[in-house]
Amino acid sequence: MLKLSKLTDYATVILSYMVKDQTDLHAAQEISKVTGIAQPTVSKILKLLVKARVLTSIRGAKGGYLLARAPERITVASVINAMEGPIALTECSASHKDCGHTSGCEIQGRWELVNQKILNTLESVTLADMVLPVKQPEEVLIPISRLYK
Amino acid sequence: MLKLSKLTDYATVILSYMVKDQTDLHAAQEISKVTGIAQPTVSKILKLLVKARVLTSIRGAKGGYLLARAPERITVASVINAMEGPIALTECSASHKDCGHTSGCEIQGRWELVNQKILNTLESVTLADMVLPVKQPEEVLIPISRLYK
DNA sequence: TTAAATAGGACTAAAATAGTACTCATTGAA
DNA sequence: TTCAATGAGTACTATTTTAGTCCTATTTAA
Repeated sequence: MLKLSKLTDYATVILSYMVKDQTDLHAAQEISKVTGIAQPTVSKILKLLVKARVLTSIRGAKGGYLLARAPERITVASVINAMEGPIALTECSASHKDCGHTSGCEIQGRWELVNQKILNTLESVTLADMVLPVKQPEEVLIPISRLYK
Repeated sequence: MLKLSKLTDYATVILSYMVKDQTDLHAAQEISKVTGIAQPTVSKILKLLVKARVLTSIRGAKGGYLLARAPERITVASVINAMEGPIALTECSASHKDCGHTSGCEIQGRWELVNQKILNTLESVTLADMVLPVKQPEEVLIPISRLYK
């Protein structure tokens, strides 16, 4: 199904909430209450996002989390990367170590092509795009020729 | 990691072999020998591909499998779809039933946008592209601006 | 010093995936 | 007409991945 993990989905929910008041510091507990995601899970996600420098954290009492930069500069790719590791469709794309497909691996280079295209797509969409309230019509148009493929 | 399942990867290995002699009928056992993938697994994959009309099967002695159409007309999207079901990044994209993110679901519509873009990408690449022996240089170029995002 | 936070890691449970096995249906050829 | 080769369909088991929780340490404001 080529799907994102639940945690990545949660991450966007959390981030979109944080976009709304970017200047405020948000504690994990507060975010948990607002989003309805269990607090330990929220913490786990926030920690991963800090590690990937999508968020900045402030420790100690009255501490919390902040966006590390403007929403326009946080790509969907970086969020997915933070939660799930490198974006790679196949094992071979991620690393060539212990690649056992002796006879099949000729084709593997080709996944790189698809992988790169998807990566470009994910890097072209930012958090700011994700929270826009209205869809831009042109974005969802599909070339009619696709329907006959 | 946004990855494809192993079976999908195997499927492309199998299909790329079949592209090489498209007119020949290939038995599951033969394919297993050539690719090194265990025979029951090969059968499982072939059955799924037939069900999705990517392959055509001929039953009985001297039976086997054939590509259902020219490699140019078999998209990567259709292969992924055959192996993993509908391409949808989030549960919500796949179906809106039992969507529990009451407060978070405003953002969910936005995944549709990303999802559609990825779908377009996967539909623009065919099996024929996957087996091309040489990389087209322009395909792997990245706009330099990406590096500073 | 204490309370409220984050950091980091370990652990458990649940879900998805991979892989196997078994039985039935079809077909070509002896 | 029977047998052997082959695909169809389904159910099951094992493995791996993911989700979710918990515990302990560290930091900092009051």
